[in-house]
Amino acid sequence: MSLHSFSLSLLLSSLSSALSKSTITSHEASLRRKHLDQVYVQLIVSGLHKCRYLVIKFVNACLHFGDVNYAHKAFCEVSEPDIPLWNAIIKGYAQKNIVGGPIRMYMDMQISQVHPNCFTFLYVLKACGGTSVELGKQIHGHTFKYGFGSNVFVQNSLVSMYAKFGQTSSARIVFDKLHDRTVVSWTSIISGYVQNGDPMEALKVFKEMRQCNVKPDWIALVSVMTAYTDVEDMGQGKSIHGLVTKLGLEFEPDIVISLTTMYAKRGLVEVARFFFDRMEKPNLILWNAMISGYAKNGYGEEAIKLFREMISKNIRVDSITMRSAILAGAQVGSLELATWLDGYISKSEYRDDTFVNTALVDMYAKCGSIYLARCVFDRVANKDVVLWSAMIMGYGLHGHGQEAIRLYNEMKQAGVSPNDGTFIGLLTACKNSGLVKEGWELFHQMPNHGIEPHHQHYSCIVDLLGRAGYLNQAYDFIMSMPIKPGVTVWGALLSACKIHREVRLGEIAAQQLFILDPYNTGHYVQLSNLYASAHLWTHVANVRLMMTQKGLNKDLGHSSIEINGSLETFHVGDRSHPRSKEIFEELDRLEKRLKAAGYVPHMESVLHDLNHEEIEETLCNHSERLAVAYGIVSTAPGTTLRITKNLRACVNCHSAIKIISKLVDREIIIRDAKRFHHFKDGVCSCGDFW
DNA sequence: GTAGGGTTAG
Repeated sequence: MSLHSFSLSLLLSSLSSALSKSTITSHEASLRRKHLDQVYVQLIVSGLHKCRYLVIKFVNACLHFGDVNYAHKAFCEVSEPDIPLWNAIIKGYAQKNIVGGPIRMYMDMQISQVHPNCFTFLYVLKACGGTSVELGKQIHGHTFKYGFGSNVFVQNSLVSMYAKFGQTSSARIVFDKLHDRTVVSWTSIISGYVQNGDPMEALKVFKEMRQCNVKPDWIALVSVMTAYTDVEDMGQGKSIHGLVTKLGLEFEPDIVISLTTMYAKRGLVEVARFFFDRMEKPNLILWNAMISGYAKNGYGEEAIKLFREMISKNIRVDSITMRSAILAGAQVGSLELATWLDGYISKSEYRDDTFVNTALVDMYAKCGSIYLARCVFDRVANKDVVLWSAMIMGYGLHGHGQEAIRLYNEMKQAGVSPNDGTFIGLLTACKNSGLVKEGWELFHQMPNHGIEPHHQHYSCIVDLLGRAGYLNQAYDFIMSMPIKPGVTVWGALLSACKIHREVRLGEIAAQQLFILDPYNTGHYVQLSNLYASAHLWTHVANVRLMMTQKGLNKDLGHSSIEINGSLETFHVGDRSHPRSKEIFEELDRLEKRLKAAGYVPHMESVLHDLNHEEIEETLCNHSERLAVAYGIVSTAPGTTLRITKNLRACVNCHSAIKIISKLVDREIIIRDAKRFHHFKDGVCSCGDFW
C-alpha cells in the first residue's frame, strides 16, 4: 500500500468513527460532509477510486451521512467488486431503508455470480423486513441453498424478519429450531412479540430466558422495558429497573432512554426527568423522549422549555422533536408561541414535511386561529388524508360545520379517500354546529368507504342526537351499537341529559359511567348538576356524599391568558395576581353593566348549597371572567382576547361573556376542554351548542 | 465488519 493510500485509509476511518458520535450539531455535520467531498476528490486524483479496500471505507463513510447515491457512485467505479464490497453497499441500502435497493443489489450480485456469505444474508434479510412475505420466504430458501441453515446469526435475522411481517408464529418456528440460542436470539423473539402488540407473550419468553440462565444485556432489557410499558404494569416495570441497576446498566445511554420513556408514558414525568438529567450529554432520542413525554402528559410548557434549551445549545433537532414541540404548543394554546414555532420551522429543513405541517394545522386550530391553520394547510403541496382530516377537525373544533363538509367534498374531488380520522373530524364538526341531518348521513356513509365506526364515532352521534334533544333516539342508538358502549358514549348521553334536564336517562348513563370510570370526578359533577337543574336537592346531596366517600373533590377550574408573551393563570376568586385590585374593579364595572343590560344568571345549574349572594359571587369570580377582566385592563381597546380553560365553559359565564363581547366591543376566543367559543357582538360561534 | 432495541402527526 502506497503512503498516499495508507493516509487516505486512516482519514476515512477517522471520518467514519467521528460520524458515529451520537449528538452532533448541524454545523459539525455540514463541515464533515464537505470533508467527505474533499476525500473523494483525492481518491479520484490519485487513481485510488478503483481500489476495493478504500472504496469499502469510503462507502461506509458516505453511509454514515445517508448519502447512498454517493456510495453507489463510488461502488460503480470498481470493475469487479468482491464479496466485502458487495456486502458494504447492500448493508448501506439496508440501513437507509431504501425500498428495493438492497434486494436489487443482491440480485445483481447473483447475476455477477459472486456467492453470498453469511454477512450478505444479514443485510438482505434486514431489508426484506419491509417488503413482501413471499420475497422473505424465497431468501429464507437461499439461506439453506448456500449452507447457512443453522448459522445462528442468519437464523436470528430470520426471526426478526418474520416478526416485522407480523408473522410471529413463523418467527417462533425459526426460534424454536435454534440449538444455540444467544441473547440476540431471545431478544429477537421478545421484541417481535412487543412489536406485534403481544407484550404478555414477550414477558413470558423473557421469563423462560431467565430460567435458561441467559444473562440479558442492555438491548434485551430495552425490549423488555417496552413490553412492561405496554402492559401498563408499573410494579413489574420497577422490578426491571431493579435488574438494570443490579447488572450495572443504569447509565447505559439507551437504557436511560427506555427508563425515561417508561416513566414518562406513565405520566411520572418527574421520575423521567431524573434520568434525563443524569445524562451529561443526552442524545437526540433522549431529548425527544423527554419532550414528547412532557407534551403527552399535559406538561406543554416544560416541553417547550426543553425544546428552547436544545435550540440555544445548538443541538440538532429532527422531525420528531418538531412534532413533539408542536404538540406541546397545541396544548399550551398560546397563539404567540404557535407563531414562534411556525416561524422556526419555516426556516428549517422540515418546512415541507407533511407530518410536521399536519401537526402545525392541528396546533393553530387548537390555539384559536383557524385562519392560520388554513394558511399552513394551503401551502402544503402533497396533501395526504391525515392533513385533510386535521383541517376538517380544526373547522369542527371551531363549530364551522358547513366549512368542514365543504372541505371533505374538496378532498374527495382531489382523489383522496377518507379514513376513520376524517369521519371523526366530520362528525365533531356536525355535533359542534348542530348539523343533525348531515352528521347522521355522514355516519351512514362510512361503510361505503370500508370504514367501521369505533367508539369516538358512536359518541359523536350520541352527542349529536342528544344535544339536539333527541334523547330517546340517542338511547336507542346506544342500545343498537354492535360494540359495547364505553365511557365516551355514556358521557355524551349524560351531558345531553344535563342540557335537557332528562333525569331518567341521565341516571342510566351515570350508572354505567360509575361502573366503567368510577374515579372520574366529572361524571359525578354532571349528575349532580342534572339533579340540581331538576330541583332534586336530596339527590344532589346524595351524589356529593358518594363523592366524599370515594375521596373525590370537584376539579378546580382555571383559565389562562397570554399577555405580552407571559402566560397568566387564574383560579376561582383568585386574588393572588399583582394587578388583582384593577382586575376586581373591572369585574365590578362589568357586573354593573351586565345587570343594566338585563343579564340574570341561572341559579339552578350551580352548587345548591350556597346562598344567593354566595352564588352570585362565585359566578362573577369564575376563572374565565378573571382572565377576561385581566385581558381588558392590560391590552389596547379592540384587542382580541384568547383564553384557555381546563374545564367546559360554565353556562352563566358563557351568557355573560356573550354580552361582555358586545359591551367592550372585542372578540373573545375561549378554548374550553371540548371546543372553541368565538364571542363577538353579543353572540357565540357555538350557537349555544356545546 | 456479523444480528437484537428506544423517540413517531390525526
